[in-house]
Amino acid sequence: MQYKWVASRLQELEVACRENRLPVTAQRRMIFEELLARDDHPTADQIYEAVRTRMPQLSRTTIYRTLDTFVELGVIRRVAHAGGARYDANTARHHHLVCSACGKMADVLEPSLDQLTLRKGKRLGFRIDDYSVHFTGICADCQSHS
Amino acid sequence: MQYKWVASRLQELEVACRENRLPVTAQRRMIFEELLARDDHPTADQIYEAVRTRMPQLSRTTIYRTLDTFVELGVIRRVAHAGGARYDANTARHHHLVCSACGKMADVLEPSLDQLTLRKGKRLGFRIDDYSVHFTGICADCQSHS
DNA sequence: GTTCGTGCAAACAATTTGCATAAGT
DNA sequence: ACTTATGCAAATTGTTTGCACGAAC
Repeated sequence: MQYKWVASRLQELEVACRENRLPVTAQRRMIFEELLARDDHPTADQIYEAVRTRMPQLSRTTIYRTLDTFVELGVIRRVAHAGGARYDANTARHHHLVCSACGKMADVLEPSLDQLTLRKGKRLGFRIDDYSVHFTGICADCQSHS
Repeated sequence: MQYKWVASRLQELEVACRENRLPVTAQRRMIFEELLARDDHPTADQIYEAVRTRMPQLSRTTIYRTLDTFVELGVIRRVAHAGGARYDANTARHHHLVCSACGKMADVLEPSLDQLTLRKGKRLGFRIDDYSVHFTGICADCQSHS
């Protein structure tokens, strides 16, 4: 089940690459798999450290370029975070909890938040593509360690 | 009216400084005024460029340290943005429109979004302090320049 | 007078770029 | 074969730190 989901997401990547005439390289596959395997919204560097163990010659440069490419292709998202860019393989609408002490970020699935709308008069001419609710607070770990 | 508001916010800064035994310096006042005067959620560097015209000897270091201090004091907020930290003098609950092309950020005042709640079961042990809705899309300028 | 802030220069970290080589189609 | 990606090193940008001097309380 998780297995099938990973396979289908990988296929999604291959299709997106082929449609844009981009080669499906080992690095791309590996970076994408790493992102699929985790839900902690890693930084570019965290992905680098993780993937490097399996592919030691891999360079940081490739991580940065590949993540940009994936965002362009729409197969992952770059998510705004006070401490720098984070990446998320979950492209469906969802929301986030962010710990203001340690920066930890967790997903929130809350369907009641998935249909919010902004009145036209408030849009300032923006063409809105998506939205997400950022809850900020202190995570369980940081509450106990204080 | 705007004038009164600026005055009262400046007073808020002075009170916060005194309560924490921090001197109210000319730089602090000037950086705070600059932030009060704009609603475009500038980066540290944008504030530096703006304030520097009136106070040429001011250093970047001071900007960074002062902004950190203000966030600590709770008189401004650091807001998450894909392209790095942004600062906002508006500490009341409000929401944002973000242009994914140019990074522009604008405030959204939409009272209907100010009372959202997250069910306890979804909170993962976080103590939630606040939240804000991030709408992402393409701003009017970027739509026309394409 | 004492404490804390500020400016400078240097350190550091994160991200980007140019170019030769390697891999995917 | 052709095109695009990759790795390396260097450049660039954003941010932090140590220290001597100056300003606010």
